[in-house]
Amino acid sequence: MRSINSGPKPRGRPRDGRIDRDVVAAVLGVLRLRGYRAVTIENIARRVRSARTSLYRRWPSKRHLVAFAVVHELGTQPAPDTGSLREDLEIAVETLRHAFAGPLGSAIGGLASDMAHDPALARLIRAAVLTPRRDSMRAALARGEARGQIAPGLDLELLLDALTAPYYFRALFGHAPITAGMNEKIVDLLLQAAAPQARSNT
Amino acid sequence: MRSINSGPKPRGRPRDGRIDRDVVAAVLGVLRLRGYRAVTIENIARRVRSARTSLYRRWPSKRHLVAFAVVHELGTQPAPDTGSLREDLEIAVETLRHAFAGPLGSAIGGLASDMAHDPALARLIRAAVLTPRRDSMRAALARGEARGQIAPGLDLELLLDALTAPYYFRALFGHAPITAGMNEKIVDLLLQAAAPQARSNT
DNA sequence: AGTATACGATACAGTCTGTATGCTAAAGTT
DNA sequence: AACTTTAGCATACAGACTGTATCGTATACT
Repeated sequence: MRSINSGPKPRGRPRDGRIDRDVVAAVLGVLRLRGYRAVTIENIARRVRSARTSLYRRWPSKRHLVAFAVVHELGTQPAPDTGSLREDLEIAVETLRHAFAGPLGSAIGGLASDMAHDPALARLIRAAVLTPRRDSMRAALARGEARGQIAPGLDLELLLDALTAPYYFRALFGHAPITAGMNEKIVDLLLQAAAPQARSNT
Repeated sequence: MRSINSGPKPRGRPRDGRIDRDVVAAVLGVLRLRGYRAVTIENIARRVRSARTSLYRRWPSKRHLVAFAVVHELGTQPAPDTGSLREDLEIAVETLRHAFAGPLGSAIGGLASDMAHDPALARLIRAAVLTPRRDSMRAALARGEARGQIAPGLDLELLLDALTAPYYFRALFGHAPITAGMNEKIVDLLLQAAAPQARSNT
């Protein structure tokens, strides 16, 4: 969202970049300290000392504002190509672990809730962060498959879910901590699951 | 929450059971049709034709109300002991799949968001639904371990997360459908992951 | 100078929250 | 039958937030 706008030359008074920067920082700060519910247009406008109308000019509602901030924070962070599938995946999930250690942990619930009401927002968020991340991980899996580390014909979408969903799940429900050691364990678990061995234990 | 209250004899005018029943039905209906945001004390009270104060007498806030309805809908549904680990797990995840096909799919995001603000509510929900479900699945895994189907020393919490989190994840973000066929695949994937074979493919 | 857009301030109607108050209804207790 | 206790209903209220609108001012480009 909010592309670099390399389009036609802008007219009129330009936007105040300070507001955009301050708003993102304020949203992340409020998310971390006071949670999703405390993020309101009103509240954020007060914090950055601008008028509410200036925020409404940029984002049509609170959920778009939060989405914008979260996209900036979480980023796309593709899995790299290190030559080792295990390393590629560990690096990819590490970005998840790191993100949920920050202000995002308390944001995804609210964001997911808003996505349920607003299909356009849901598409936007998926396209901005979920899809690129998954694409890069899927590519890593494909490289691994070519090297014989992954059983052919496996449902890679499900594999991706099993690999990443636990981070979201723990961030959402807090039933177990998100630790650094989790990265190695979850990757190990699913590499074992995906290995092209004797697949049978009924 | 709201135990059967086998305590001391109640005094005064008894609660109107119709309200409790109607409220739960109304909450689930609104969740399904209009999503989490549309669930408000005001709105629900209008629907069941009772006064807002009658609802506040029962639940201190909207989030407790939703939690109550969701707990009733999702239930505890333990994994049974069929003698087959695979079957036990498939039955357990089937209850998840089924639940997220209903009105709960759009509720968990909002609920998780509220849990982030209200630690007491979070504990309550975990204790009422998450923990019993996990306990029963953990027991099933322990039985499987005793039968030699699970590698000893495996992190069972993580295994449980990898097994169940994909349902929540898909319900929340909608990037992939929650299908009936998913049950067999995910159980298969994680039984393979947990199998006590040669655990090494660096 | 003229045009176009942004910013800040203010206002407004609408919705929801939580709390409070009074009145009536329905049960058990004495 | 009177009393006590709690539930339900209606109403009110202050506070917060939402979205929209309007107006004057500021800042860019042409």
